Amino acid sequence: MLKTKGERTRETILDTAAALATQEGLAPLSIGRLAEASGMSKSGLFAHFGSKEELQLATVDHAAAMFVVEVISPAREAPRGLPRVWALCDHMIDYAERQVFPGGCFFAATSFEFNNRPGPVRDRIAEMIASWLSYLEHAVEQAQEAGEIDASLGAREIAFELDSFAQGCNAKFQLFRDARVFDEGRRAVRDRIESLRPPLAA
Amino acid sequence: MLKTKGERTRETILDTAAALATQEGLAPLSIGRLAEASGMSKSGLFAHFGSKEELQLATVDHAAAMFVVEVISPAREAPRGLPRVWALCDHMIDYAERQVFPGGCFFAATSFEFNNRPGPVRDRIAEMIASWLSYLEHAVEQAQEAGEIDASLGAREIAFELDSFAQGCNAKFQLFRDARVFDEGRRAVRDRIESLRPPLAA
DNA sequence: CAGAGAATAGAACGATCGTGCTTTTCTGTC
DNA sequence: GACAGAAAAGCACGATCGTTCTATTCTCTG
Repeated sequence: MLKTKGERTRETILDTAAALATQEGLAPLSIGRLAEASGMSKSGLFAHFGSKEELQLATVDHAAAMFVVEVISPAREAPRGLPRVWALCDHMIDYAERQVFPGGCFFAATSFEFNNRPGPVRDRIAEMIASWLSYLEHAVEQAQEAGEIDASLGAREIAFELDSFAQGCNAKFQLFRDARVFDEGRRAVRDRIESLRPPLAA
Repeated sequence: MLKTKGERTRETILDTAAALATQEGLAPLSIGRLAEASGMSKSGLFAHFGSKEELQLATVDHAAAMFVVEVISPAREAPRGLPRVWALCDHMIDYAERQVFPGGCFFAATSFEFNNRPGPVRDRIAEMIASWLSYLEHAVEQAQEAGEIDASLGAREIAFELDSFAQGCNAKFQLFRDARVFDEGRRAVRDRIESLRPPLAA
């Protein structure tokens, strides 16, 4: 549990900020709007961060921590190799489907927003996504080393494909609100993993 | 060629607007900012559209027309069936790689922005993406009917996978600026199409 | 080349933006 | 339970937002 009152309200603010950012955007999310949604005054809220950019950075960090809790950590409980690769993708899709953030994956939404806006916020978002991709790639490598996935195709390429499916169904759901896309995504991931099983050299 | 002066400047404005929208966003793109980038006065530019929403709608339509010219039309020259499926995906990736819009695919960028903002702008964007997906799906169907692609998997699912690869490399490039992702995307598309060839039942 | 109408510019509006400064209210410690 | 410091609110600022109204400049036709 959190010590001081300040830390507690800060956490509440960041919860609201991360949720609102996926719906209305992180950049256009104004201090006034966030204060209203948090039931605080503009200046009271502002004092917690000192600047809008600091608020954005804190929001990204908060969302990253949530992503770890919702996707990375649970997948770490699956055994190394193919099961963990599957678990990572499956939890990623679950996280989009359960709408942990009301506007879908936080990093999918904000990365498009900050793509072309150089600065620390963009860097922080890119860093987080890079670490997700490299973690997925690492899991694929382990599966290849265990002989569960064909090693003729690079782990990076495989991670790209699997992530594309997860991103694809998140994006498609946000646009068309048809929940079938999540199973479509899971099927695509499963089929692709299955097709990468090495020939049974008994 | 365009008749009146008004139509010509309007076109120039929309070119600038579509380009800026992929970099700075369509929603936060202000009239003043766009006027400055177009070398016009705020009110002079504004008079062409009457409201910001009309400007946004016109920008979406303009970008849609460009997408047709850059992606759909050239692919229509490929013969029906598998070659056209490939051409659609390849031109889509090309269009991202050539940076027809400086911030990558216009519809990838704006769809995330307007995902959760109900209104005519969101609807227009969703409509355009839906028509792209259905065109791609239709091309897959034709390839299936010609016996060039296995018909055991739905055309909708196949179109989803192929589009995900194209979207995936656009997004990854915008974030990391590593041009290798485009070939990665093309390889993923090609591999997937290849894997869908029906068993040679001679 | 004149005159009508389109195209653009200028100035101003109320609202909201991010941010500073000052004041009030609340929290946790002795 | 008083008191110091943290937390929150109030208020004001210059800037920019979308939009309106009016005035000026340009374009094309007769």
